[in-house]
Amino acid sequence: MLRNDYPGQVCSIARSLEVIGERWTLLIVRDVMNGRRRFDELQKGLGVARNVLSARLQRLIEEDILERRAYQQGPERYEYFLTEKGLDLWPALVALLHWGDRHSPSPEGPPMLIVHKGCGGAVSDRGICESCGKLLHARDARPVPGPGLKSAIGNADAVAAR
Amino acid sequence: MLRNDYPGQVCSIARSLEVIGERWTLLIVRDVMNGRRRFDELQKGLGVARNVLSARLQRLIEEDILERRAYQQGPERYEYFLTEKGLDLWPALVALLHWGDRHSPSPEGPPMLIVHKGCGGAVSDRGICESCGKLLHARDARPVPGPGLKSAIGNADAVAAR
DNA sequence: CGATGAGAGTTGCGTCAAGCAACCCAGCCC
DNA sequence: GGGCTGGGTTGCTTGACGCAACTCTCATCG
Repeated sequence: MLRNDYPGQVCSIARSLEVIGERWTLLIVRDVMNGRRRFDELQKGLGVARNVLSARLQRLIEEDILERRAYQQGPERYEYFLTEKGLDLWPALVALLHWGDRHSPSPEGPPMLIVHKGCGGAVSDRGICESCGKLLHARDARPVPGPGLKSAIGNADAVAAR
Repeated sequence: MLRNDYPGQVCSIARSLEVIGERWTLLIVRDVMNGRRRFDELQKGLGVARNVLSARLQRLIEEDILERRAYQQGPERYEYFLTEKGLDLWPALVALLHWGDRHSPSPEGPPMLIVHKGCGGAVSDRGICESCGKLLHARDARPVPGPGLKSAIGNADAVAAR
């Protein structure tokens, strides 16, 4: 996306997309949610241009979706973390993940699954545990590599399963 | 967004965003879901350039998210409808709507609310009716103008409440 | 009969963001 | 002192987006 104002739109969807609708932004959020925290790690994993990644991270910090913290002095090195606002994007990401899985399935099955940390059950498109029925939030779940990822092993750019 | 391939990404979120992550695309889907079906109606409502709208609609039809049907002969005139695949984007849109309402609230309150057609209850961020507890789908709900829209009345571009 | 208008686009041009590669800087490692 | 690592910044090129004008078909008005 280019300029991300949608003039004349009085709608929370439009306002949300102003922030997170830019190319790469939601993928950055997804990666940080999955435990990628450092610039180079994000850059290599996504294949995004470094200047674009830099711009997106700054925007996400301004919008209070990410936080930057130094993890060492000496040469200062930083890690990025999601704020509560960022973590709250989890239901939207889960919905998109399930939509992709349902309507453009990869032959091998979904490349990534989300499971409930508590009981290990699969998480539905609404972020509900299919095993125990609880309504989950970002911290209650974790991603696990699915059957579709196996076909990508050997592909160096594939998401490093973590 | 520009080119919407995310090379080397083996992830359903990335694949979803290849299709619906382009600028305007999700807003077009939202508008069609809310009953806007015609080219000019969409163009005026969104303020998007006509060539861009044309390109997006074609892409959405190729991807089987929208369907185009002639509603009159003579000069052929068309309407756009969501397919099942398109309707299945509803949970993601609801999640984004709620995220926007929670984290960048407009002072007047949310401009749009979603209610359960069956019982009139408010719909949660997970697409669940807060009144009767049912898990809803696109066809079970409808948008109603919220308190935040009143401040925009007189603004000709405001979403025509329908 | 000519003019006007609606609906649904297409064409052409200029601009500005994305992509790419190269560069920078500070510290540590050998 | 040459290279490596982490975290960026700079500069150039390309191509998507925004805007305005144009097209085409039929309907309606005076």
